[in-house]
Amino acid sequence: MRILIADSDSVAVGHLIKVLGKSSYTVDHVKTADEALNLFKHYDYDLFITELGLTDLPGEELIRQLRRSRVSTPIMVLSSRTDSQTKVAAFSAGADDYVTKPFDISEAQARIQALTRRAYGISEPRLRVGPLELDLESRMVSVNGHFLHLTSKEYAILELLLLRKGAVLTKDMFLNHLYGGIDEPEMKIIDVFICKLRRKLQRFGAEHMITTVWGRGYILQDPAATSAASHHSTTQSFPDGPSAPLRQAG
Amino acid sequence: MRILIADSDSVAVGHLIKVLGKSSYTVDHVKTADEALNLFKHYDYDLFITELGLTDLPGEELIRQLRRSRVSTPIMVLSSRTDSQTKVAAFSAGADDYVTKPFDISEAQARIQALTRRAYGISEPRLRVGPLELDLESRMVSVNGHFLHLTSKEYAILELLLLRKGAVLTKDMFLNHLYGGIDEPEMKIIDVFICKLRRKLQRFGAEHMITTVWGRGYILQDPAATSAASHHSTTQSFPDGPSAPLRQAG
DNA sequence: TATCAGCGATGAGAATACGCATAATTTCAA
DNA sequence: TTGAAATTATGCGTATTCTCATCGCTGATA
Repeated sequence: MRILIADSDSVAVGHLIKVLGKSSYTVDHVKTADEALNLFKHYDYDLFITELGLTDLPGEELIRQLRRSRVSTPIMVLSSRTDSQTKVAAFSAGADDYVTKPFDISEAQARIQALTRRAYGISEPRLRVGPLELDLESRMVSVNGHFLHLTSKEYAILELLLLRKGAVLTKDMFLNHLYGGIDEPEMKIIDVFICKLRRKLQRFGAEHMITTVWGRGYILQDPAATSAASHHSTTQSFPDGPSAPLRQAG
Repeated sequence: MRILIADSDSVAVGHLIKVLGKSSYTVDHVKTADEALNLFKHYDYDLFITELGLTDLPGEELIRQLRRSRVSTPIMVLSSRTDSQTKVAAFSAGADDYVTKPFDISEAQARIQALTRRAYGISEPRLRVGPLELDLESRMVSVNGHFLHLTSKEYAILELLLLRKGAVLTKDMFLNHLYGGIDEPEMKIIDVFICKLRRKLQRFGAEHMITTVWGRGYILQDPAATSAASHHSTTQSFPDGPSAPLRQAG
């Protein structure tokens, strides 16, 4: 599995390259669009990751050129811009995914896996936590083998939870993930969707997976995995000292 | 990892740039808001550090403009102003952190790391001292394998203690860490939280970890380790030499 | 040892965040 | 245009956390 990265900042992508290397990807790294185009003339890649702000050519122009010369390699854009205008431009130029900087390594990894999965098949394209399974590509979600029907917002929330499982996600993060910073509704909506998600998960026996971290946000965990570590009546994830357990809807 | 600094006083930031450069950050430095905006049009940065008193545009206006154009890069403000009004204005414009000049280099470094940490990925986000373990991302804390349920303020205090383990932390530092100089309550609150923390730690056998340094503040230590090595006390915080007593609540 | 400032502990009221039902609005297909 | 589904907004009861006042105690200093 071969990846080409075009990014002028070698330090930032250094870690990404390191991580990908460990996942048995072969990574080439260039700093200019020119070099990237050149390499594409001679080699095939399974994925192309690029920033938009390359010095010699606007990122979307590079993408357009690649697509014009019939390069079908999936393209992932790395950028600090979150405006939908830029995103749309990137997508319409031919990008397949768009990740905002600074990015979370494991989230990027998951997305990369989703984009490269086709080429060699066998790798795991799915995100799993306990009985929960989510397919990034087909956007299907199942719990204990039962497929759930989720609305787009519900899916988007669950996707972020899975992409960054084990991390506390603030409502801000959800808003940003769901709306990309444009026409954002009230924050209160997030807990409405969380509530609906919880109920749907519960229907098929996946309880206590989304935990509230009071004053911060929400976190996704496999209750079976975490309760093993702690014994007595402690709650799934934040067993309490004195008394009160973490509140879990249900 | 790429940082853009906008500051008209090149001497002041010169040192910072030097230090950051050694930490393998790539640093660009401009002196006007105009230049900064221009660079943001063409490049992606992982962090933007700016003073408020730029000549051509009020700092917060610059921040607002960046945010309006959907730049999601974390923004750290450097300013000599300490009034909460200015701070609030900066934050509401879209800043992520606020450091007052003159600043402590290592503190600035820590904050910068915190702001850019996410992109560095999986590099050991856990802090440990003796039986205590803290995960910065999931905000989970465990003692001897038992997970604790901490409130957000309790967690914030423990986090600072662990981030700077072995150093005496004054109540001022805690206040600053918890409230960032905005709407700070009475200082007395800190020892209320310390008290609650100690009790929760004690419940699972972690006693004597938070030690009172009378008249100065608190320090986190592994009691098992310190009994042998209680004389590395040359740190900035023990001007009294060997006689300085440490008291432990119980 | 007397004195005083700093610290530990507690509990109650205030402030805040959350869960969820429900209502209003938007979207979209027929 | 109409109706159903999805999305967004609102409101309220409740859970949780924060803050403060207070009191008794501890350690520093002379």
